Amino acid sequence: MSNRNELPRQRRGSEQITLKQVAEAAGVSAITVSRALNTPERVNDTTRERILDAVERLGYVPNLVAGSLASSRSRFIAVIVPSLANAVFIEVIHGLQEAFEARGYQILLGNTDYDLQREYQLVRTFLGWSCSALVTAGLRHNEACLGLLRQWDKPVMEVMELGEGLDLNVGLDHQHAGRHMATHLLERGYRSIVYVGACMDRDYRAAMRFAGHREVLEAAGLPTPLVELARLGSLEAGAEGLDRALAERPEADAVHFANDDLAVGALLHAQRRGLRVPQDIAIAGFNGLPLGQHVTPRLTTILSPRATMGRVAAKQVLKRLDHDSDNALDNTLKPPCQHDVGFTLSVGEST
Amino acid sequence: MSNRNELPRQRRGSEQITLKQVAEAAGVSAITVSRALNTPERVNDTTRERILDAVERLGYVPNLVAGSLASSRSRFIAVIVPSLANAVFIEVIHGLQEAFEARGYQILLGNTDYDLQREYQLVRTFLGWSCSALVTAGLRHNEACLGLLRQWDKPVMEVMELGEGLDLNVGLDHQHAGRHMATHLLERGYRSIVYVGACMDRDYRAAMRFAGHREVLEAAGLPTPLVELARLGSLEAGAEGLDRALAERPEADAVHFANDDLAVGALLHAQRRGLRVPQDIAIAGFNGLPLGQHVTPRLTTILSPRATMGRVAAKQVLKRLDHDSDNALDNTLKPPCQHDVGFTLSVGEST
DNA sequence: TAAAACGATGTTAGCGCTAACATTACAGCG
DNA sequence: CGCTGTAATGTTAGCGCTAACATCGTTTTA
Repeated sequence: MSNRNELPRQRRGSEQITLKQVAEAAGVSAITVSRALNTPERVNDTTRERILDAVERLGYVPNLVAGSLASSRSRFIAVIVPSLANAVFIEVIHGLQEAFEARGYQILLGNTDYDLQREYQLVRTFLGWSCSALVTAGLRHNEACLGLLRQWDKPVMEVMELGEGLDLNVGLDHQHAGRHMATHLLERGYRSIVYVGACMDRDYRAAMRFAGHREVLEAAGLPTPLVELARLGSLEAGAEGLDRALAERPEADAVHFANDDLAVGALLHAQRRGLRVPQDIAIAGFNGLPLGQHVTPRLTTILSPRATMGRVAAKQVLKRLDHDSDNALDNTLKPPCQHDVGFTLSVGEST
Repeated sequence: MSNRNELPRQRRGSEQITLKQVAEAAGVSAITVSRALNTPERVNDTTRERILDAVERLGYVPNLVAGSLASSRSRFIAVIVPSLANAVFIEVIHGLQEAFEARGYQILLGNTDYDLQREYQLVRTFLGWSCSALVTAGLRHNEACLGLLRQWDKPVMEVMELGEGLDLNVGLDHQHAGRHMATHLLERGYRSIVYVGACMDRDYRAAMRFAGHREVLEAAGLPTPLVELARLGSLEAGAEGLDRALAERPEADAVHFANDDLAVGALLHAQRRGLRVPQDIAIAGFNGLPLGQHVTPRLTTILSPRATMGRVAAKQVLKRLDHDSDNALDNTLKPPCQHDVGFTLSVGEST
């Protein structure tokens, strides 16, 4: 026998102050309170004051989960990066965070550890949170992930590298950067140049830079020796990279590192080994971390505008979001848009 | 006249696959699908397979917002830090993120920019998301924020520093660290020691280290000159700090910097200025950033176990969460618990 | 062997909020 | 003076999920 017509079932009492209680306290209906908080301009000034007063008095904290369910949108921006150990991504996150938080969006941060399957999992979770947009590092995703993102109707931003993306794209051309640095090294007169990368199967942007580097050297009829390290960029790894490069190519006169962490590690290590930079060996990096600009000799590197990349990406996403909410039902084309933030060669004394 | 008995109102069709559709496809009720996904062990193996199959086929992505509303808990962990520009917080976040993501929790990241009012806002927002726990840097909060956190019934973890906290606390004793380094400098024979900090009104942990430093020098009957920089830690600021310290105290034989960024910036700058470290001027830092261990001379600093701090904090929080879900209604004491992660003096050649 | 326990699944009623539509009051206007 | 417009507020019905309780067949226990 069921217990119908008895007292209602009890749910775990969440004893939280709700909109309804605020509404009662202010002598209005719930929806008016909702409006007073979300679209204040649509509520009479004196009513709004009364409501805000009640909010304050009762210590009301809006339940954003309920709000999101009802409106089927949260103010979340999903941000997916391949690593938190790398300063580059941190700076991009920083740029994003600044711009999004200023507009009242929350960052939902995910770290794939350079694993595309993990990226897929994160995307699934984030879509489940009705994010307003998703920002992810890179243009490579697995099929499952692409499937999810393609059928999703909110902005998707791919940052870091430039190319054919799903939707929005802000980044730089890594192959070009590789070519640029290789050209610089040739111009400086170096002829035996080793490239040192780390985990380039996963850090494929480093591999793209190597491709550019190789292009230039091959065009000049030079060999393109490559040293690949088993651990990701760090000062320690850079020291190891230098040792291995010189062991495998004793005649090397320059080493082109995949990033500044490696390059600075190598530079400091060279000094400990008593090698003169650049007379005995020239060293070049990529990224333009502040660190590289403070060692002696100053590191020759390529400056990537990381925080700018984050800010620009955020701006583009916000523009799209604003536009979308203006003409809500417009299903017109949203042309994939690409933005090249470029890079700058910074010549130090290390080459 | 109302339009009762007409067709139901239309809501913006979210056209998303829902639990219900999966349930129909699998020939079970919605709750069984819910259980198959959330507590698989409570569903018969063959039923579960049928359900997972339907999930796959339909490309169902669970609506986590709805789930959270119904269960009044999300799998969010709110993490609040005062800065993203500082590697220290990044490493703590990294430690937290590793441990929490492994257990299926999502990090919700907030940055206060050292502003307690901003912290209050973030806490409000995060509580609105029914976070499972909140991790914040430091023990200082404003009254409004304390009020919210005190009446909140989920774990609150305060990291970075040690002391009387709200609930859980993992960190180290900064004043002690300051004393420790000052003692080291005295033992080394330095007698004119300048402390250089940055924005110490906001970075009050640096101020606590200074307090410890001062304690020791005063006990030794020495003056305690202080240089305070207007911008937060960076290599550039460190260079400026050294210049100012030497300008104001030409007789200085050692400079104790509030952190490694400053100290390394100063060290590299000293070399550019032709000063010998430590003969002309000794330099000490705090934090043990990898960078400091790779310059020549190696920086004397205090190693703080940052990633460990994150991991330990996460572990404690997870323990509490597991415990709470076991005996749900137990309102027994949850004693504020304190965990000292300690620190290590790392003596380089810079002192 | 009846009673209690258990395992698997279903039914019902919300969680707290907001979209969509309804109502009211009053202004502007020919 | 009726018409249309608009500003302010209210009513209703979910959003998609899960907690609490119910049901039922199968075991286990006293």
